[in-house]
Amino acid sequence: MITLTDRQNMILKAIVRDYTSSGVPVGSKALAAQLPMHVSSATVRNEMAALEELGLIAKTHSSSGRIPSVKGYRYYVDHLVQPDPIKANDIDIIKSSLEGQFLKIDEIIETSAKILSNLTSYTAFSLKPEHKQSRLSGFRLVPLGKRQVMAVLVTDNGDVESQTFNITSKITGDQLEAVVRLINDQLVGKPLDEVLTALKSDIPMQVAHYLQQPEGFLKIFGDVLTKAAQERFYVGGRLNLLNFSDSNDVDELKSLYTLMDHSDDMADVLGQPTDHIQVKIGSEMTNDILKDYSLITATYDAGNHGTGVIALLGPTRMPYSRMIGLVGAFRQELAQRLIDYYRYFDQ
Amino acid sequence: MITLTDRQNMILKAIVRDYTSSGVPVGSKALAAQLPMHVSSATVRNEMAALEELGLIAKTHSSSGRIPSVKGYRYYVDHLVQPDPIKANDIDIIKSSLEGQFLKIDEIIETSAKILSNLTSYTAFSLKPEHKQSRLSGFRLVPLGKRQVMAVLVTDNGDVESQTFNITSKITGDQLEAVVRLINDQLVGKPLDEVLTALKSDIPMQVAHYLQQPEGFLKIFGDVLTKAAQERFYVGGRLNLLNFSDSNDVDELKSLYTLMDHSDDMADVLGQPTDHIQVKIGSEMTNDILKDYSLITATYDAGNHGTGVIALLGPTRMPYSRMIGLVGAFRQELAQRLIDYYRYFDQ
DNA sequence: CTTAGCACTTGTACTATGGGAGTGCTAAAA
DNA sequence: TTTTAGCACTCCCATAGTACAAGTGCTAAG
Repeated sequence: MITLTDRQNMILKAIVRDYTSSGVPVGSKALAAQLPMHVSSATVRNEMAALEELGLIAKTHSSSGRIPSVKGYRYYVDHLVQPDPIKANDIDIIKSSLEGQFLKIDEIIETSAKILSNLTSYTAFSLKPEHKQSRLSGFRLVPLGKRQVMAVLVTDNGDVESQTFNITSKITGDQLEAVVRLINDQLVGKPLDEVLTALKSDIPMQVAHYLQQPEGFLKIFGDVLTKAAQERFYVGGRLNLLNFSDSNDVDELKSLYTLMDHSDDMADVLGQPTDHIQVKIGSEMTNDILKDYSLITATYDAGNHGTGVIALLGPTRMPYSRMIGLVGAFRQELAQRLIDYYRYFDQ
Repeated sequence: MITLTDRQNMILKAIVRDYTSSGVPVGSKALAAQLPMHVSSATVRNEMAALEELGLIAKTHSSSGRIPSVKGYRYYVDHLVQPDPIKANDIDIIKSSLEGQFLKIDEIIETSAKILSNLTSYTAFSLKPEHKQSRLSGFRLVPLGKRQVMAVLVTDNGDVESQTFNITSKITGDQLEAVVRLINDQLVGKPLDEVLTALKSDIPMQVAHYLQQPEGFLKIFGDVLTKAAQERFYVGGRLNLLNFSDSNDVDELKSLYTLMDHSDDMADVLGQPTDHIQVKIGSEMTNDILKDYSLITATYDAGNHGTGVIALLGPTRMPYSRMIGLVGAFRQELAQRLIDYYRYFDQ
């Protein structure tokens, strides 16, 4: 456990603030000038040497100013940062963007990611509120004319997944109905992952009683099921990555985008945030690709409809006070909005 | 109409080939060495001066080698290029990627864009075969438990669009059924754009007979309808743009990506290709953003199921002979695959 | 413990400098 | 008339050198 003197705290804080806003290593002279008490640059230099010794700041070359290290950011975020109060203007934007009469909760969550990315010029993620584990609450096949059928799967928290497919003429409506009844009798009420394992073991045999070639149907059912089982998240401002990845390394950018498209990996990155607001800095994240980025995650509470997550991905060198303030305000607005939403639709 | 001597043709061809493969302006000496007949560099210089006079090639600075101009590429593509015969390896990749047992035609079209982008390291587009104008062939509302309803719209060429929404408790099943019947009675068989205009004029009044607050329903119906009316195209290898846009201009990249996400603008760019294979070079395209890019579009024939489009977007400086060869081979493979597909499902 | 002073280090911006690649032009050769 | 050798000239580019600004660590005095 690191403990610093008051003056050291002030210096570290000033370094982080300066560097995150200017991007240039900060030197002792500039630092001395902006500190509230009167100290000489030499004194500041001594303190800086101490902070460097502790691993909180670092030099880019032997005679450069200092930049915060990951450890330094960590200490700053844990002990020093005061979230900026949100600008009245920003709160207006949030409120007005959320207030439209959305018909689906997914739309609210999706626009959330967009607003957040617009306000910050970073990349934002949003996950809708979710009970731990959703269960299958219904499956049906809707015939759509000659040979087309739509498979629709509903879960107990209202998620709907669907997919259309063509059937060969050999299959009759009766057969399909029998299969649907089978699925519903056996699997409704079960958690989705159990359904998935059932689909790999005994279900195929049973389906084979009714269909000669069950593979096609089983593939569709499996597809829809995995789609529903996946945690769906929305991404806003993907293109903003181009702004703040100062490296011109194309490959790095590519792997970042690929990462964002893999919901499994991304769920991994977001983790399961327990706190209200959580900050992960650079190498603290498991994924190596993100070593120059920081992630602010926050949960938001949707009453008895569970807890969702919003997240913000930006450069390690980000103005944490502003961003934390913004995310904090946003999660409250969103929670409020969802309560309204559910009040309306729960009747 | 420009006419060149044989030797000038050879020189222009060599310049394009050299420059597209190396990216470096080509000089008279290197050129003289590789021409089949014996000429001195001085002669080549004279010829180059003539080609420059005609606007077919240009210098990057007063004493540099030459690069082809847009006009030069145009001439090359129109008169000189010989499509490369496709590599046996590539044709294997195409065949095997297309041969899986797809259940929906969209999957074939989507993978097409992927294969094409993989083979070329460029960005590829694919549009599915389409009759000029699709018509509404059915609309229905499928109840999914308590308050959720799924709106499903089917067109006469088999496209399906759906969307779920929540209804307030005030609406009864009977009311919904009446609305569905209304829609089907009045609008089935009409082209989608007529349906859209109807939706803006007399339909709302009629729907109001059955629902107190028709706005929600009308929005959903409109959404699903516009989704169906839009030409859907697939994009493969979006990230490849990062490779070959040598400019580090982030804004340019952003507008490119934004362009690709707007299906209207993109349909504009793709145009309505009439030829089998068509090449648009740099500033020949209407859209200014694409001035450093070239687009190869090709139609593919799906028998009596209409004609689709595939396209390839790469840098102006691309190896046209290889790309044209590849696109040509691909469109044939795809057409063949679709004939198989339809034979199977049309029964 | 703080500070002034100073020698030292490093990045950056600017300025030669020379070589290489390529051109256009001229005059002679084919 | 066409081709070619020769040559002066232009421009890019990589390299080295220089000066300067910003900043550091250390020492010795306050």
